[in-house]
Amino acid sequence: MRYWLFKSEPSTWSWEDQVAKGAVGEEWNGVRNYQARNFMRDMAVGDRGFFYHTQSEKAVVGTVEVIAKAHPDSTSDDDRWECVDIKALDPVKTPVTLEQIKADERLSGMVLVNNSRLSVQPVTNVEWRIICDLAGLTG
DNA sequence: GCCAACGTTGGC
DNA sequence: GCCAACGTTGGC
Repeated sequence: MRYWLFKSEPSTWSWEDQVAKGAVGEEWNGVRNYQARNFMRDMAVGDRGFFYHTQSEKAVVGTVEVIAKAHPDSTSDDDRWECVDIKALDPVKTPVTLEQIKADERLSGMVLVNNSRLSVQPVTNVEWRIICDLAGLTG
């Protein structure tokens, strides 16, 4: 199983919106960036990810599971764009902020820190473990 | 609200 | 195939 991170503007699609979708989940549509799309193509059903809020919050707020592999994005007529479906897994006990992540030298290699504009990104097993600990999750 | 960083587009 | 212009993202 691999780990990922999904960024979303809470004013557009929030963790609460994701939770409201329940086990049915929702497609992670709207991505129009090749790198992000390619990561979604690499995802397998059962992979897990962090759900990250941008804008004012800037924190990991929950975990999600990939429930459908990459398929055409229903919000685009252009068949270049694909997306996976994800469902909410667990809310964090404590949000892990970007500030915390930047301050933790163990996390200095994270894509979140080094390429702030990439909206779908891989997370290493070690990074997953550390952030789960900070978030109060068993992981 | 600003702006740096980055990705994409299109003219050549 | 290069690169200038432009648009977007997201932290501050």
